[in-house]
Amino acid sequence: MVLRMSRLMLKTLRDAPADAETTSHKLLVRAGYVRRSSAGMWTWLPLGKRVLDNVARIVREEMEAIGGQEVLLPALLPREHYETTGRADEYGDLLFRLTDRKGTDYVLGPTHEEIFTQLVKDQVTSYKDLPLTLFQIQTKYRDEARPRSGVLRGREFQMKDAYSFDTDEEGLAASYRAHRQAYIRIFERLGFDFRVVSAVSGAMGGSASEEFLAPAAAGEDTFADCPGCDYAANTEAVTYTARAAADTGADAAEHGPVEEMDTPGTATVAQLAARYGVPASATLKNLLVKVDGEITAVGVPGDREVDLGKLADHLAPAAVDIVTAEDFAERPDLVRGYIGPQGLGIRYLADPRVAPGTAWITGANKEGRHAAGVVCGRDFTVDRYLDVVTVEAGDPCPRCGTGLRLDRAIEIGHIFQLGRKYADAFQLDVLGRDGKPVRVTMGSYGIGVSRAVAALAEQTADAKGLRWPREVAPADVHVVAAGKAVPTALAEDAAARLHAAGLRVLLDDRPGLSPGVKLTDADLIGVPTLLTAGRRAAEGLLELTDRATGDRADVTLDEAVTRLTSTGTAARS
RNA sequence: CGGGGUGUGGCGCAGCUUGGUAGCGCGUCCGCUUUGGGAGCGGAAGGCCGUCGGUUCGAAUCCGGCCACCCCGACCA
Repeated sequence: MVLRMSRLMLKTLRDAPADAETTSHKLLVRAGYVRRSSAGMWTWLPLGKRVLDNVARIVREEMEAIGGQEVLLPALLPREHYETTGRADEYGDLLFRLTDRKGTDYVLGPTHEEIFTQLVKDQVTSYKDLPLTLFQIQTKYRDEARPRSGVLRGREFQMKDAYSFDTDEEGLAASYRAHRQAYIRIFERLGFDFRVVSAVSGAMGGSASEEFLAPAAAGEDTFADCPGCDYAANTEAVTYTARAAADTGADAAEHGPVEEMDTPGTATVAQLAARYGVPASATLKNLLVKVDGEITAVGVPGDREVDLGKLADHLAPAAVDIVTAEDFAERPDLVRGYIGPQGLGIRYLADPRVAPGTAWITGANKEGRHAAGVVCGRDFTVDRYLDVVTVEAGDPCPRCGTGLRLDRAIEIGHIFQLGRKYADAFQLDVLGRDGKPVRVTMGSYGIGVSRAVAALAEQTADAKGLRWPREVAPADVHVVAAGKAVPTALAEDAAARLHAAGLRVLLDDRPGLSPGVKLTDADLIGVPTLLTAGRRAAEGLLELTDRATGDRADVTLDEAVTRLTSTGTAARS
């Protein structure tokens, strides 16, 4: 049917709410697509619901195209499922927890690996039933410490989550590839500018993992992009190879002896570099951490920051904590601000840049003293090299060596080869060809459906408002009655004809509003094509405007119908 | 969780310093006029000023507690 704005629950706002920061947040609220209900919880208004449904429809179509079967699981789940895999603790405060009248503990599902694993365990018993891909489009709950940017990061959100089940690695790899291709088709159809990048799997567990990122200034992720080749990765996943370190060609024999000197009041890298008149990169910074309670030093060049997330990933499942003042009090041999690796009686981890043969200015392990010419391999040894440094723009690409670029992006999809983490936790086996049980191997594949709406808004909006790609727009054409009787009659005719031709029509038939108001609202709402009946309505002419490009043309109604139905959008209802 | 900030009609804001019972713009409703880029005139509705307590003859305003929300960071997919 024709969506009549005279009947539509829609109130556009001239001013964005004061707390809105990002483009998508401001525009989606101003244009009447969403409305905040409480912190991180959003109401989808009629126009917004249409866009959300369009995104979900495209996701569903492409998932079905690779053989995915849609199901719907509860969002409210017994907590014990998440305790079996340890994720109740891993997620911690991120889980919404509640209790029923009998005292049973529940959670609102943040993601559903556990429950799908259980489902398949109940339903599938033979290798003949595999491979299998199940998916759902459902509301997820995560009690984010800080929801932000409107619908981009809510505490309740729509997500498509899919899970693949295979009997062997080749099958998992094939399922993963199929999803990867499906995701590319989905994001292309949605109209995204996106990149597929290497990622780390984090709390999900498993091995191979890639993220689908939509570059946008409002993005919360930083990813590294190589201008020299097609390498791209989440900054957490960028590796710094020893190959680059070896290029220093340093030789211990070229260095003189260690020279200590008094350097009172130089507990920071900046002070130390200034004292010696060298760049911070010539100093060696030694950070102390506790690895499962054992105090361990991590050495990195003074101009670098340790990425504790990377460190924790390398050392997992060991727990990594920052050392406290009490720890220093217990270990007088560790002199805060003056730590050096030479003669230090604790485990020493280091970034590959601290390569054998390189010389450093570092702490002398005595209050107020530093040492220069401390050579790696001669004066101290590294127990283990780990890539733990925060990536910076200009760092070498691990594939081709070109300086990396860093960009902001929104994560819109993430695919994982989980392997057997969840299958092991729930003993998910099927009978194999030989009659013996085979442990199933899984993949997990997510798309943030509601987030995709906001991310698209971020990428496509202009100063006037939203500009939806055709497939997700709330309508194919926005017909505006810009005037009194004659233009209104023509607009009504146009809406009826376009609707009969199979197009989704939004008709601005609101009485008494000036054309200026209607046209400004049309730009804000962002339907891809605008058809205005106004000045030249008496001649039977309408104005056809492309919202994205601004191109305009005066056309007759017949021409308008022809042009609009030839854009390939008429197939949908 | 650490730091900063804000709570006054649907939205944006003023009033608070110097206490006297709430105001502006947009929006909404009625009437008349107007109709190609957020129109004009006239009339009207709508707020126990986040909440609890204190000070005071009197609190939106001063004091204290609590709550909510937002921003930066930490965390997270």
